[in-house]
Amino acid sequence: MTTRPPQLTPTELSAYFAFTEVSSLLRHAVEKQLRDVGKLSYVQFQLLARLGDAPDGAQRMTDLADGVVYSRSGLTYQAQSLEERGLVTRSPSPEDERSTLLTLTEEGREVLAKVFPGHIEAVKAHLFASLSAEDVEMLQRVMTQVSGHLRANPPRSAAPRKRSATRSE
Amino acid sequence: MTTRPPQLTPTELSAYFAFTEVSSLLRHAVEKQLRDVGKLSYVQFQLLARLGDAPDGAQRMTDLADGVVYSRSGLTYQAQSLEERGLVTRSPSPEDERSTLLTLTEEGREVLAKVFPGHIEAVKAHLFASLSAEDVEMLQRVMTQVSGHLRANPPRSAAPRKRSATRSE
DNA sequence: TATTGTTATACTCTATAACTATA
DNA sequence: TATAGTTATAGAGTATAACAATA
Repeated sequence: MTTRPPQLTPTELSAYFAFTEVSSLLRHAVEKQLRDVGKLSYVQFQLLARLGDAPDGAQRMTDLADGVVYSRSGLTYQAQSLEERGLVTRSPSPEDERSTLLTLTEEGREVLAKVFPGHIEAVKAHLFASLSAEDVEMLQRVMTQVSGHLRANPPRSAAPRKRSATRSE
Repeated sequence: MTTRPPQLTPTELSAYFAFTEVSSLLRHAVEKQLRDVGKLSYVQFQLLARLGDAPDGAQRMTDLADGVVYSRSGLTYQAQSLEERGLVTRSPSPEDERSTLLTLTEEGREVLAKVFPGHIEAVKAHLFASLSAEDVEMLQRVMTQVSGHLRANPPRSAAPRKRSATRSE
């Protein structure tokens, strides 16, 4: 047997292209809004937003890294940057001296609050503006389905591992 | 009247979160696959793919920049990089001496071909694996609707310009 | 004068590896 | 020994502004 090339149906292809285009435009718009209004990168916004949702406005570095898919060092970098701006504080966890607790400051909350309205408007304008309530519901259902599936079955890699012909290094 | 905060319905919020999560995971997976298999960044892949679709495997810098949302200099940077790797050539346009024509080389086509199967598998695994044919159709319809709307009504910015109260600088 | 593209430059972000400290 | 986080460092990518060449 030869290498069978995987295929997408025309509908899948069309869905993929449109999906990619929308997500790219949405992302761009959101990033611009965050930078213009709050001088925040998207990642920084995500970090602040997570802290804002957390019980005491605090989370451990590791837990944040898990959520935002970052390397430890990358998170340290952002945490430093946010701390210098006074949006978060870093303190050792009382429970585990190894851990660092990132805590949202009052100023951090203000920036978050300042940025939120425009964020939502960007989402509306780029995602929901042209959709009916039924469309939104379907989108919600389908995307929730996909995200649930991804959480349950995280694809290990793009290509299912072959005979070990492709060693990663 | 006070500043009315824009809102998302619970369904919209859920749809937005799931959409963001999926697009982020998909993007990550695709980027990893492109880098592992073809040593290409996502942007570079987009550029090659566009050239691959173009009539003679060639496009003007400006047209590429328009499509990939880049600054001119950023495109120059990528074009140089791709040229050094022998995946594209740069030549002045015969029609307009100001323009530079980017042309896909044979090697560029090979890289594109080498990368494609895994790319498609990543899309299947991260977007379509858990969806029924009907789901895919709905997704296609909804996303096409959104992208069409965005093309027709490109939102100027996140927030619709107010009375000019918020000057950008 | 307007357009096309390049260069110089500076900055942000990300990742790897080596390291320290605590469990 | 394993885990949490930091540091040093290097590299990719992006944007702005000044510039040169052509239309």
